[in-house]
Amino acid sequence: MLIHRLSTNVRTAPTTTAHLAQTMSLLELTSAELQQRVESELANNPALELLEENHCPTCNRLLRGRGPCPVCCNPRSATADNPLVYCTHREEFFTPRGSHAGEEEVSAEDYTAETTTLAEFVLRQVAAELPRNEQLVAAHILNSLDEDGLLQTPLVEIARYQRVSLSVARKVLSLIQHAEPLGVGSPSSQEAMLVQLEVLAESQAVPPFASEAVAQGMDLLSHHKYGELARLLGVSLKDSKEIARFVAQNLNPFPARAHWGDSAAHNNSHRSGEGVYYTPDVIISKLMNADKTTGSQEPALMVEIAMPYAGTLRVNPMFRKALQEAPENKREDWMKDKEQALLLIKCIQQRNNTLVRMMRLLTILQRNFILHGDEHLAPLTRAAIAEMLELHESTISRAVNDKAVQLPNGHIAPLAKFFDRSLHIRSALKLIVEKETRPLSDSAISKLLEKEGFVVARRTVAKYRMMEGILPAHLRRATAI
DNA sequence: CTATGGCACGGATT
DNA sequence: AATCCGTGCCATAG
Repeated sequence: MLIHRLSTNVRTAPTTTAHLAQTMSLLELTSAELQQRVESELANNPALELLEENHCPTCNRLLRGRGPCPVCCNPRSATADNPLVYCTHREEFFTPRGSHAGEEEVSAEDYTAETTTLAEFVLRQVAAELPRNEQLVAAHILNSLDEDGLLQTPLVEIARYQRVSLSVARKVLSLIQHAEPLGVGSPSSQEAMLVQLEVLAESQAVPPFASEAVAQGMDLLSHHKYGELARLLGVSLKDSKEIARFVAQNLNPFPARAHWGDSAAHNNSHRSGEGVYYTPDVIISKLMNADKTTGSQEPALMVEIAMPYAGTLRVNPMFRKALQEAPENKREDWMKDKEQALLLIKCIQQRNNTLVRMMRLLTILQRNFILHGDEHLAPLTRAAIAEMLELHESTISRAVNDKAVQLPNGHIAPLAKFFDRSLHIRSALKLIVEKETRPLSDSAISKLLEKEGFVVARRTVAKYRMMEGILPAHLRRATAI
């Protein structure tokens, strides 16, 4: 079927080994990183120029105005089992060239682009406001964080080691806690959530007594003992539940655990607000209209792959001309520049081509997941995709890793989620727990899952439960309605 | 005694 | 070759 057409698609074969190497390295870049790459190349290589005139990044056709290519992006061409996949430029996701807005605010791209560790990411935010010796304290704190972003080491110990007073250490810590992700470095989940509440309160309405609830009634809260909580705070049961809902939805007890895709309300605008660490590289949306044949039945999907620049990259014709009459001593360098520019252009095209092919296949295979949610994710390996596309598995890995995709429901998720082997089981598990009338033990859950066709060991249920942040049975409480 | 979490091993995946 | 993941075994808490 369609798969055949995919694999026999146009494939610009790599010509040189240099080409191959660069294609690979471009493929693993997120669109934000590609933007940096292209900008630096534009700045350093006189042969390369960015033409305002717009060619479609997918099919290379010359476009008249702005906006996506009318051919590649023709909604009519899409059907339920043939998604529309193309590359396009989306202003809102990229910072305009040249304007580096403020030094102190480290933008979301930097997190993915340059640093890999949480410690570095946070340190950058706070370093500017601290004198040298206090930077060391900050670094020490940040390096002592556990994987949830909480500080297990007593602060006194760090203060003593760094030979600063406890109050100074406290000051530094406070600064860290107020950096993104909010609450990092707190000694406990509880305190992290308090910080988050405090900051949240500045921009939006927070239910009264929420902080008291976190501060004093945390265990009541986590055990769903709303009645007792209400009594403790002196509020109505309804308010108590409202607080619980708010806390569950807006606060994150583990600051380091990036909350991909939950609470979709506030996605855009990378300025603080809430921790949105990633801008999507791929956007998938539903095409409701233009489906007269199948009626309202099955919406077609549209997949946009974000291109970081508008316009067309090409070798500057002036440069070409100049090269003809280049002085002897410069000629070789200029030739090199030209080659490199051509190479970059070609590689970007190939990158696009690969991404388009891969995304088309992925949206076909994971259609149900995209439209209907986690429990419909089909188990899939990168290797399988590689085989279908006749690419090396490492190519798929590179294309997938570190990229983010926005789903039709507005959630932003890592592209790697498409390859999660256990997500559907985990969400089945979540459903079971939600529906349970009485806390079920892990082995009981294991048996229930088996009835649904998922054979998982009891031990594994425990792990999934942890991943989903579900408490063990004896700490759970029947969710009364 | 039952339920759960820690450690570590082996096979699959990348 | 390195990493991730499911699982079994054992210690510990309730």
